[in-house]
This record gives sequence, structure tokens and C-alpha cells, in this order.
Amino acid sequence: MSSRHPALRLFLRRLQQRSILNEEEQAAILSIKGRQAEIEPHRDIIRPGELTDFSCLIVSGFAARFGQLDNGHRQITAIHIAGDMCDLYSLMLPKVEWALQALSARLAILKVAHRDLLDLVHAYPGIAEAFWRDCVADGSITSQWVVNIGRRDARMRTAHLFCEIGVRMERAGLGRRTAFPLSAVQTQLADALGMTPVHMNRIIRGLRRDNLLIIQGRDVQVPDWDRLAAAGSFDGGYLAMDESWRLS
Amino acid sequence: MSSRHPALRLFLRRLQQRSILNEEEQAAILSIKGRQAEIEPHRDIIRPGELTDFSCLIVSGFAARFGQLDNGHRQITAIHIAGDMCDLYSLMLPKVEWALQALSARLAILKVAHRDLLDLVHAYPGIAEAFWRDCVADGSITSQWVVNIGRRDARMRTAHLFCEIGVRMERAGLGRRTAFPLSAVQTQLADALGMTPVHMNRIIRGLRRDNLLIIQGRDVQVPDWDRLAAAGSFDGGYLAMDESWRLS
DNA sequence: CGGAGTCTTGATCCCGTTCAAGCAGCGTGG
DNA sequence: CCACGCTGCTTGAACGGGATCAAGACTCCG
Repeated sequence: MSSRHPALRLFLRRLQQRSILNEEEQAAILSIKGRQAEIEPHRDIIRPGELTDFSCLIVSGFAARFGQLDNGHRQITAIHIAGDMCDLYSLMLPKVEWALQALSARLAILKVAHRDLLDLVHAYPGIAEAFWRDCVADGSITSQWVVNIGRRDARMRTAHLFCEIGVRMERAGLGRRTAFPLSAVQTQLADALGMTPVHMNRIIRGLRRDNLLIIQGRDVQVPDWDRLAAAGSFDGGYLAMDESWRLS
Repeated sequence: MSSRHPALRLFLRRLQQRSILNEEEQAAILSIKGRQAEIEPHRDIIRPGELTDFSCLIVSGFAARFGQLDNGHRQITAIHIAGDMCDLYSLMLPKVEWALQALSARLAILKVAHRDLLDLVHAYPGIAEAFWRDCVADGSITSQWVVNIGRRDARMRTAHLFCEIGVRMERAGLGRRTAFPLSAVQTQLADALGMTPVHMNRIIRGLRRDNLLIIQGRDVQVPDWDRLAAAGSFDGGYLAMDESWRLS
């Protein structure tokens, strides 16, 4: 049990980038109660087919939403960073269809009961709208992934993903878009981009050779943002994170 | 101006498949006012970058959400059928990032002012939740598309898409999953599945040769549903259309 | 020191693209 | 009535991006 958990500040900050919340609503968000848990890598937080009664706020680390195929292949459909309430949608559709899994070692989450979230939603219309809006933004990102995987070649795809993560990390206050931590192995990036680990490796090597990316252990650096953005023809509008949203 | 428009009945039916609405809320949905319009094919209903103040309820025909790339390539990220309020998400993020376009000739829509929808949302919490839930379901479908395009080969992908459309048409009361109208040309299906029109043609020919699909003009028939579903390893759970959702 | 996981590299193969052309249906206009 | 042009469907041939198979190298850790 914890109140005013640091992750709640991140979460509130996230919501406020897209929605306006009054004092009372802000306080209500910050007083959300949850149970913290550490998740080991490759361990499912949520298994598809289950009926859930909680959502997961990421405290630190990375998590991903997985789709799984009969033949054992997996496809990541979303990557979540600290401050994301990564399965907020399960509040509306508690029978989840997607596995949620730690991307990296050292994933810490805060499990928040649906009951508590629903109470918030019913008591504060502004919070309901903010949650709804965040679910829509999540969908916008997923749509962009469809475009990315469907119509861009491997190199563009990869550059685009690094741009997206960079911008999201920066806006979350977890780094700069040109320098941020990313603890995901190449196999997982491949699963996110719909390609094989071998090819993922070659593409990343290429990006490093061309000095578009510098990757050292868990740290990513972008020497020249504009060139990387051009290589991925990245336009962050779909992230719905600039101020133009702030109209009720 | 119209009230109790037939499309509103479809829309209400859609909402009620996922959410519980009381009498008053049902009546409120049915009394939504809108301006009907006929859209020509290849004409944008909504252009990306615009600020919208209305949403589109499809009366008849098909519409699609498009992502566009610098090189002119397009990727469809969602297909909408009659009864879909196809850009409900713009209610929360009025600055749209996606083009919305007629997929077929003979698309009729009902333009509904955001103002009216927001009034409904504020007056009836049940409607707000139903709208929110539908946005989440839309996101679930988009996630499935990521899996489909990212990890399935062309034949599976195609079979999967036909299964999805079949089930959605059936649930909307617009046909049976084994026999439904679909007015989309092969080029557009290719844009939805991230492939070239030429290859799309070959795959469809293959499915017809194997008697998995019968396509005559605008009508699709599925001689053996189970075989088609197997060919696409289709499991409709992600559509969130069975009754298990009906818990508030 | 051995083993597991990750990164790296090479060789070969194939699914899907690309380029190109022919064909069928259909509305339009001479 | 046929010629035409347009749009969508179909087919062939050749190419290439990414997959697949296989093995070696590095790092971390027990």
C-alpha cells in the first residue's frame, strides 16, 4: 500500500499533457492506492483470456503488450514506459485479449484495483475523460504501428520506433529524445517491428554504422535527431502530446 | 436533419453489444441529430491535420482510416461498416491524424456534431462509458491488425481479414459471416494488409481456387467457415462482441 | 571454468515486390 | 453501333529484401 507514490506523479503528468484536471481531480489521482510488485522478465503480468480486476501503472522499466500466434511467433503491439497505466483499457474490457509482459529485467509496477479506478471515474467526470482520452491516444499509436509495419521497410521502421520511444521518454521526463535508457534486447525490438532477430541486428548495425544511433548497454543516444527522424520519416503528431489537445 | 434514423438503430445495437444502456440512454442515442451526406469514392471525409467538430456515423457502405507516407504509399488502419461511428475517437482528440475516406462508391454517412455528442456524454454516464468502451474495442482491433501484418504471411492475413469483416457484418445485422456484401477493390484490400495489389490478386485467386472464398462482384461467400478461419487462424475474441463484456 | 543468453556474421533461399503487358467490363461520345 | 478510355482484374518474368539456417564471439554470472 502506498499513497503519493512517485509513479503517480508521472501518471498525473502524463494525463495532464492531454487533459485538463482541476485541483480536486489532481489530488484524487495522486491518492490512488496500489500494491507494488516487481516482475521478472518473460513473466506474464496478465495472461490473455483472463478476467482482470486491476490495472498496472509502471513504476520503472518497460512492459509490452504481446500477441501470440499458434506457431509460437509473437508480435508486440505496444511498448509501455514508466508512468503509463499500461492496461487502462481493461477497465472497459476486463476480459483481456493480450498478454502483458516485462520487456526488461527490473520492471516495477503498481497494481491498482479496477474498483478504485471506477470509483474515481464515477466521482470525477474530468478523470473519466482523461482516461478515455488516453485510451484513444494509445489507439492512435497502435494505428501508427500498423502503418509502420505495413508500409515501411526495415530501416525506416526501426528509426521510427526509436524516435517514438525517444519522444515518449522525453515527455515523460525520463530522459531526452537524444539520450534515454532503453532496456530491451534486439529480439524484442524485432518482435515489435515484425521482423526476425537476425535482420533486426543487421539493421541496427547499419544505423550505428551511419551514426544515427549509439547504443551502449541500456543507453541509447541519438547524435543527430533530424537525421534519425528523416530516416524514419517520423512525425510525432500521432502521439497526441502537444498542447493543442487542451480543449475540453 | 433526421431523428430515429435507421443508422441510429444500428449504432445503438452496436453499443448494446458491449455495454448496458438504460431506457433513457437508449432513447437519447436514438434521438441524435445529424446531417446526412453521400461521399464519393476516393474523396476524403476528413483530412489529417484538421480540427474536427463532428463525427461520422456510417449509414451504408464502407469507410476506411488511412495513413499516408511521403512516398505516396497508403496503409489502411481500420475498416468501418454501417452502424460504426467511425471517428468517435475524434471526440477526445479533435485534431485528427488520420484521413477518413470512402472505401466504396455509395457511402452514406450521418455527420453528428461533437457538441451534441459531448452533451450526451455529460448528461448520461452510461453513454460516456459505452463510447469509451467502443473506442477501446476499436483499439483492440487495431492491435490485432498489428499482429496480422507483422507476423502472418499474405494468405493467412487475407483469410483473417475476411473472417473479421464477416463476423463484424454478421453482428451488425448486415449479412451472415458466410455471405456478406463487401464493396472494396483489391487495391484497397492490399492497402489494408500491407501488400501490393498484384500480390493481393494472386492470394485471393489462391483462396478462390481452394474454394475458401467465392467472390462475385460485391458479394463474398464463404463455403466453409471453419476452413477459412483455420487458414487465417482466426479467433474473434479481440472483437469484444460476445456477451461476456456486459459487466459494468 | 563452464553455461546461458545475447550479439554478430555468412550463405542460401523464398515470399512478396516490381515492372510490364494483356484482358474484361462499362460508361461516354462520335 | 462501334471506338475509346478508364478502372479493375489477371498473368508472366525477374529482382530483392528479409527469412532461414548455421556457427562463432562476447559478456555476464554461478
